[in-house]
Amino acid sequence: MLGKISKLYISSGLVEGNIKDIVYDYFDLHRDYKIIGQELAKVDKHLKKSIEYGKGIRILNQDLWETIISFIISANNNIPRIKGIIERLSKKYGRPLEFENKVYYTFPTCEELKNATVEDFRSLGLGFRDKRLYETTHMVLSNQIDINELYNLTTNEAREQLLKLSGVGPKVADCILLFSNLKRFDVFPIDVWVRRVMNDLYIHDEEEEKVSKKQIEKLAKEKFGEYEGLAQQYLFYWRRNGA
DNA sequence: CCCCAGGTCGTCA
DNA sequence: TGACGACATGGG
Repeated sequence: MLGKISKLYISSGLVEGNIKDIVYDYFDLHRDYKIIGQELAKVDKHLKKSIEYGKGIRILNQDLWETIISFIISANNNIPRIKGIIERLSKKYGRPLEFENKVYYTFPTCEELKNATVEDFRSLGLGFRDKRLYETTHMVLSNQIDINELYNLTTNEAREQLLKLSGVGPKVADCILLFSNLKRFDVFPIDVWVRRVMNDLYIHDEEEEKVSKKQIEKLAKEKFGEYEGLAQQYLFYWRRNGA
């Protein structure tokens, strides 16, 4: 509930740059979620309720490469296992950092993954995602796709590029666009929870699984407009963790 | 032993 | 385009 906090104390190890700037950027503290929330709340009572429930939510400015890999790993997977895989990946290929007598590991860069084989990834428990991770790593290393160029593209152009990466389909691409520091709010990632809440609230189809993605996307764009991505987060969080 | 998990990929109408 | 099974792994 960051929204309630008026003072935030941060204890940090060695960082490059101004720690306050870094924290402000990472937690997206420059953006006024209150104002945006007030606008979104006007859409209808459902969204209003979900916004109240999710008070304090921030969409983090996460590193683009880390977000790409993390969401490739997320495919058909569960959160505890995703966490475990990322931890093992970082411990094996990342850089150790000591802070208050504890050792942490940075998320590996694509250069740090250069010599890892498909089998190496398999042994970390990636399952069938091993090949996807390997291929995407080398597509980026070989500059087949310049992920730093994505910042200069429109949302649809950036999505088109992301879809070329192995293991990146429509859902993962939209998650990358929204949850990385690409920070595009004009996307609406659809998973089972989002499909569920959208059907419950607006579509009321007997067979929820049959509701097309296209229909949900169109509806979201019409209702929530340029901040549909934020609306998605409130609705997702509310349906997943709330009533 | 079965089912599922923050989907994607390849294949076949 | 759209539908459908396969794909590793671990927990319930």
